[in-house]
Amino acid sequence: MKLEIYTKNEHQAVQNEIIGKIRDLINYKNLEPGDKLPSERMLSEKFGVSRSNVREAIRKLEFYGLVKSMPQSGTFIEDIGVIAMNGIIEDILRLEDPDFKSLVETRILLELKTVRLAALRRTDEDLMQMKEALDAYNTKVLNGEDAIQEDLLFHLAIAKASGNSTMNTLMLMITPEIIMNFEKFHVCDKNQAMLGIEEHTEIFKAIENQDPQKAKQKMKKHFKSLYQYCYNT
Amino acid sequence: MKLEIYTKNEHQAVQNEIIGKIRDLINYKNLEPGDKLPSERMLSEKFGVSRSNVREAIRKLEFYGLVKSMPQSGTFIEDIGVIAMNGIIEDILRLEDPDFKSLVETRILLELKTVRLAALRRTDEDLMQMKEALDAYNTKVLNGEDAIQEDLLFHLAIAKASGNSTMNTLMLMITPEIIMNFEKFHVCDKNQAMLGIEEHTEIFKAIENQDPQKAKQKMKKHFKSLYQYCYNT
DNA sequence: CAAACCAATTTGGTTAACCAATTTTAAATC
DNA sequence: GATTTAAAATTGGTTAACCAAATTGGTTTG
Repeated sequence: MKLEIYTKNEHQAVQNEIIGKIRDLINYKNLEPGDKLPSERMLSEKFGVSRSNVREAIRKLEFYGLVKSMPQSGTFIEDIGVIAMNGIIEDILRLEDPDFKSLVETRILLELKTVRLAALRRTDEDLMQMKEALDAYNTKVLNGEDAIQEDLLFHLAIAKASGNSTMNTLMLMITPEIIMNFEKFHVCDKNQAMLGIEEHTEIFKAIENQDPQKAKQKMKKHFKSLYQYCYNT
Repeated sequence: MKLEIYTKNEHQAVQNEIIGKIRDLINYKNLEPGDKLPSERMLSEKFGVSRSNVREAIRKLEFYGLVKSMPQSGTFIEDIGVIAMNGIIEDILRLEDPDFKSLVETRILLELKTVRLAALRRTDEDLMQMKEALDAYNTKVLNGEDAIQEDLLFHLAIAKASGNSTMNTLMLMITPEIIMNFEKFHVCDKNQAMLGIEEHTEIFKAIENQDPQKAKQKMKKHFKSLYQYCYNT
């Protein structure tokens, strides 16, 4: 149960195979929402795999909200219907690993929204935490140190202030990968970092002043100079 | 390691506690990117919990891209730096469960983007699969049957055609919860479903004609009538 | 005949033992 | 003394045994 940005391992293949078999079983036995899946032991025997493999597959299905395990009771099919169940499992099995381009594309989309929501909904505590992240970034940059981490933490603080827990989760999921790629390719040197101070401050002030339009505009500008510089397009 | 939309269980609390302890350990021992975490056995003993609990906690950290387990070797800290590690773990531990409103808000944001990208990037095969989903929806509606599942599968087909694997993943993650809430509150009755046929067709044609602007406009219209109707605002 | 009770079974969760690959250590060799 | 080699210890992964809660079926009881 994961974004699976990272590894394309053997383990993964086995798990997907089991998920496919569970789907087949649901169809073959005409299991409907609310019905109970066979026990983990039975499934592991039927599929000829270990019970822990079955458990992990079920965990993944649980992550996607397709089933729900109840202790000492069983695993039950969630109320989304057979059609959707099949379609979604099909999609999950065919999902390809996110590439960096799709990550950046998604990050920009999410952040242009979270910054707007943050301007509308930020509490005083949100503001304080953002200021803290901002100061940490500035200090590092002015000391001539690398500040990619502090940079992203400022952006995460904005996501938190957006008051949208789903977007916050999604941002958390893609941020480590973003950081790793940034550090790998050595994007964003000193000049860019100095510019970042200015742009971050502009964004912060727009959020502080609860001006969603300006906040979005400044974030857009931030991304534009950032990615224009990084990929010199 | 999950969106945790569903359960707020005891299990979850234990897991978060372990994650917090691992973070403390990283800080206390000054572990840096590339360093190896103590073995699962050692951690389970040190924390006084079962090894499987430790494994699941590590899995969650692995999901968020913070560590990486290597078979017969150890679990290693990913290259994102101590600062980011602490900030992100902190955020993960404080994450609140997504509410329905934040899900819908995120869905709209994602879909207004995926529909645009789909119009730009869709292959002929994408088009075929969308047509298939569209037909399935139409058939059900014209038969007077409930078609929420087919509805969402059409939208997922668009996400797939967007060519952005990250957004596709995110859409898959939130869709089951959307379906469940829709069915629970009985949103979208017959009239709405009939209107859906027309609107879906408009969206499909815009994607077919590779007109991103129109595609987005039609999707916006679709959401507007959908949510205006459902929540009679 | 229905309701209450109880023991046997089934369940997901937990623990402990085991495995094979890897890493480390030290002995052997030149 | 440096290099090679082999054996011992360590590791995440796997398997099997065990646990307590929950379900189930039959029996008893009012």
